[in-house]
Amino acid sequence: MKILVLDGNSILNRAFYGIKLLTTKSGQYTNAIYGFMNILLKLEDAEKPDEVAVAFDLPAPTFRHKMYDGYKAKRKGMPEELAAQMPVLKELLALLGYAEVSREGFEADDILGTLAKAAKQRGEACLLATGDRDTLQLVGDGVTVLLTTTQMGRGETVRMDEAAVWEKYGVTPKQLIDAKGLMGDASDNIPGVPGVGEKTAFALIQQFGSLGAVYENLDDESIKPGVREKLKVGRESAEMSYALAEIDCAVPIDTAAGTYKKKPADAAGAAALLSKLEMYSILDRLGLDKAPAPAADENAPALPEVQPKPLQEALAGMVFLAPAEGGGFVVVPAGKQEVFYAAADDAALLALLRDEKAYKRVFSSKELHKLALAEQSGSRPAQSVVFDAKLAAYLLNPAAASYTVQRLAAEYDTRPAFACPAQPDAPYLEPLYRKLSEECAAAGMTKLLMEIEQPLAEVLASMELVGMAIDAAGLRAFGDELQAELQKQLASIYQEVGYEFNLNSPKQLGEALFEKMGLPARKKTKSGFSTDAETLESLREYSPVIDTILLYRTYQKLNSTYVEGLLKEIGPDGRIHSTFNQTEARTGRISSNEPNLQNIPIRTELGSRLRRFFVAPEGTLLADADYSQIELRILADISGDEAMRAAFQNGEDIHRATAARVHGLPQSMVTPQLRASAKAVNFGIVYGIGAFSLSKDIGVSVKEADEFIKSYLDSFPGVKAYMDKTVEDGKEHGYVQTLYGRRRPLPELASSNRNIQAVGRRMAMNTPIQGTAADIIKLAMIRVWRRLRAEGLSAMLVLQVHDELIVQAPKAEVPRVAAILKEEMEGAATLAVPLQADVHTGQNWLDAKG
DNA sequence: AATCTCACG
DNA sequence: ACGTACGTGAGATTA
Repeated sequence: MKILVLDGNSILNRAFYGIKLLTTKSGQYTNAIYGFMNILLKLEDAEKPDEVAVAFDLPAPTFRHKMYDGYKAKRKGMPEELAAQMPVLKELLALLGYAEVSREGFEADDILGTLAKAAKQRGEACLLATGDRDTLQLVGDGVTVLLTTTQMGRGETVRMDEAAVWEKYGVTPKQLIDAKGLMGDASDNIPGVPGVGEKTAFALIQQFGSLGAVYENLDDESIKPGVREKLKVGRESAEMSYALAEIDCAVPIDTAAGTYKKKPADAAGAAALLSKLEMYSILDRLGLDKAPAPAADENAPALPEVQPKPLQEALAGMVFLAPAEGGGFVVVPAGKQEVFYAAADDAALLALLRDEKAYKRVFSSKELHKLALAEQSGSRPAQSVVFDAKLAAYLLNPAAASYTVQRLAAEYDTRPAFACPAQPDAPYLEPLYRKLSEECAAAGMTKLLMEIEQPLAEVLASMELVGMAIDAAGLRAFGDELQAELQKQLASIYQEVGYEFNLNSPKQLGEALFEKMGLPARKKTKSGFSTDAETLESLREYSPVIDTILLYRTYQKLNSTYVEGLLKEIGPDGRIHSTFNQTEARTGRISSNEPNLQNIPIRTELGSRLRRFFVAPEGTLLADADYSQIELRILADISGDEAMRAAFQNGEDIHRATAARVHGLPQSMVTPQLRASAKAVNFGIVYGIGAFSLSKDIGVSVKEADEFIKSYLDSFPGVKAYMDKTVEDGKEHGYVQTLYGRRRPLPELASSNRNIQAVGRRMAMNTPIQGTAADIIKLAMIRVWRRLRAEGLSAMLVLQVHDELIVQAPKAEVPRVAAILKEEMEGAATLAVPLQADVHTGQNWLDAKG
């Protein structure tokens, strides 16, 4: 038999401080609960105990604090964000069948001591999990302490048995109490002997064996006179401290064998609570993920069970669709207790998609658009997709890690009218979609959904299908060049360093540079020396090898990520078909993956050569259009800053105009350096600026950077007012929004942690700008895509890179396509300042950048 | 699975 | 006293 006892308070505390603050949509803090559960599950998994008890402090009631909750909230050092998680954790533990143990007037570690003693007496093993080193005194005779630490969300457990304590402290576990009697413990208000610290205390206990023995041998000549005097004076305090430090192992609790066996969990209740807490990974681990949302009351009649049928006949009217279990799709007619199933290549499904009399509410329309568009039928099935629940869920909470019918059904407390064991999502579709639709309307985001996100899904589907043509042979040759160069660099680096190692390992590189070569280490990471480019730059003066290493890094990145990575993704049609994610970025941007085509190098000459291999096939050209300064133009609009507006309205160079205004110079007097730092400040402003980072960016002191920011904000008072207002709004509503009503919740603004709050403020300043830019380019994509179709052109939109659109067009269409791009992008929104898009064309992506 | 590094807007 | 700009995705190493 083996019992595991957790110090609930200690572990919850560690988890709270070790993991960044997390909240659910509704504002419930969850980081400590999350960390606690991770530790608990990990321990159970690793140790397989027969019994588990979770101990909590329970202070004796006093007249002053009649209610425990009142006391708890005020308890020193326990912030509100943590206190609020305690009762929820206890509820969760109870639902999962864990025994909670507490006793008025005793702390959790006393309970640990009591249960450890009982286990010892029975000759059974006992594991004590805590973050508190005081508990180490209990170690021995089958009692092991598992010290938990949570750093950066990552839990580690150190196993402390008698040998480990001996190795670490040089004393036995019991002697830790004696040592503490001497040295005290500030955090526990244990005084100890004034003037005796850790070093002296351990030395004395090691020499004499116990506190009593130290006092019996006070006259021993090995004790220095100064110490002897302090010991004499502090004798009473030492004895009292010993008593305080000793854990009480006689708490009146049930210690009989088998008392803390796990009870059966209330699976439905636990699943519901975990869903509410949005802890899907825990749900997963406990295997509760698939549990259907519970039928709320037991006495409700059992739901009728429905079997899925193959989709055959046409289904006019309102239908609900979603991806099916095991591929394909399920189709549920509105208001009916019927479920149909269709494989993705099923003709009946395509007929349904094409049928404009069937109004489709779907979950993730992009996949359906791809099916329909791939058919080349020329019809526009998209027009009858009236609602996409996944996109709605994303708009309502863009921070979710993923969107599935099951999770959303639990989160939005959806009640099905029937059950369908073979297709468990099916019964939830109709009620869930209705609920999401209502929530969207309530949040004022229906128009955003209907007029931007949903139409965009079809555009993205089309872009994924079309893909981008690649010159595979050219790319391969480029890779060969890189590899040859890499070989040379590697040889030269090994030569210089004096031995061979894995240069791709930051750890081994750090050892080589900072230990073997003895270069000064500047920055550290969690696990060792930092070797990032910035650090290496600063070391260039010490050795020529640094430059070679920097070059090696550049080449290695180009070769592995881009040459090899892209070659792997070329399809049989010679094109790369990236996936565009519409529900990933919290600001409303789209992202691209497998491969990511939104981060192809451009900033260096060598890197930009990669873009030459993104080509237009024979007879076609690429037209590349990018917005000029769209984020600053949006800032000029939403801040209403007169000076910034005027600069754009007059078609001025915004960075030059900024420098002139901030320094009180005519624009003709602005030097390239002044313009460059103004540009950096403009970027910083968009991101929510800090003096430290700006100073690094433009190479001035923090003080100068700070002054620069101040004079910037003086020069553009409208911008200053906007920054203040958006943060205020964010605090008041709990979210910020874009020009088109897209929302981003910002729980960070309510944090009691200054750093987290500062991050929240920057997000509040940046998100409306970045998000509005995302809205506008999405609109532009829809307009361009529709115009190309409407005008019967065969030109195809192939890529979006945040402020840039790329179209592949037959040569004959190029002039018209260029005009359409410019017109539709500039006309996508009407702001207080004009939008400007510049179009270039070329045989490949690099040339088309102009 | 987490960490480090680095590519883009 | 401390940490340090917003938003992404991917490859290699290490635990």
